Amino acid sequence: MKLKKIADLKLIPTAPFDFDKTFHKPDHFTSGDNYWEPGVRHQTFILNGKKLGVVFKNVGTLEKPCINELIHCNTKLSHEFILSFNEEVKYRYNLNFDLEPFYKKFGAHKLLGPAIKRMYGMRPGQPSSLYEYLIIGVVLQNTPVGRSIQMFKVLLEKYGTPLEFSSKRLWCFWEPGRLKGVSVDELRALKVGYRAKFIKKIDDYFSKGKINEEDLRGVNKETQKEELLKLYGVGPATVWYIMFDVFHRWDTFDHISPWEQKIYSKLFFDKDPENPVSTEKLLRFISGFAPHRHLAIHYFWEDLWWKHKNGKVGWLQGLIRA
DNA sequence: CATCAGGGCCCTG
DNA sequence: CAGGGCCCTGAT
Repeated sequence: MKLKKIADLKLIPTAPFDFDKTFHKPDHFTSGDNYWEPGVRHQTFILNGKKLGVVFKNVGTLEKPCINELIHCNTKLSHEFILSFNEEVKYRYNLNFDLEPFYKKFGAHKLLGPAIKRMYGMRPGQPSSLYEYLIIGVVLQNTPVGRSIQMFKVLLEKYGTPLEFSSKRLWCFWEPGRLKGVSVDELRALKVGYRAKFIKKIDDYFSKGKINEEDLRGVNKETQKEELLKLYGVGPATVWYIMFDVFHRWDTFDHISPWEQKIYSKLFFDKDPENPVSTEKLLRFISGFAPHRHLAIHYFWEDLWWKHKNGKVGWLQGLIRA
């Protein structure tokens, strides 16, 4: 599907703002739906049935941030639609985030301070809706990353739509309900294994209106967790990702998965990943970052992955199994 | 060749 | 609450 440029806009994030560290997270595995190079992010979106190809360009500085946003579509878009899309972009990438209280409290912290310095101006951010994130969460489960990438790619290319815009060809996610006529066996044939049932049920749950992202954003964190755990195939690890990335619970941190346990052990206690510190002890340590627990971990984590991307973290390689 | 664990979760006892 | 089973793959 070929798209044409519909809108050329400016977005002004709060300062300080680091474009690349916000729009590119080296540990996020999704591919095929986005393209990043320094200063530019291409990203597909689907919102209210409109398939969009969006280019974000950095045209500002750390202290005077400005983003040029080019929206491409194959139909006209109303003014109201563009406004609501922009609200969604601001939400998903936290463009109005106030980093000041966090920096003030932890800028001089022995371990976190240096990470904050290196990642100065980064905020949490990711492009997916709750439905999309759940599908991503499911393909992440119990498998090496390489296979997650493979499963995601196959799903996207089977049920998504390729969009051509700004001389790129990127896949756009499908909408909830798309899998209504698709059988579990058909999904299994895509080699997603036992996750086929999870994916099918999640799609079904959404298309029946049993869960609504907008409503869930407005309720307390206990209810959010409860509602997520009702979904077949969603457990504590998947909920942990979603509470932060989708519901922006910056302080919620009550679960550590085994592979993360190894990494935190090395990072915080310089312990051999094969002989890791107990999760209880790690959680106690992390609670020292209240009221910004997960945000603090995000800073450590992304700092580590950016270093790794630049080839400076040997011990991490063995733990990733890409 | 066989075996095993990997960025979990469900179900059973 | 502990532990087995689950899809598939690549490493050993």
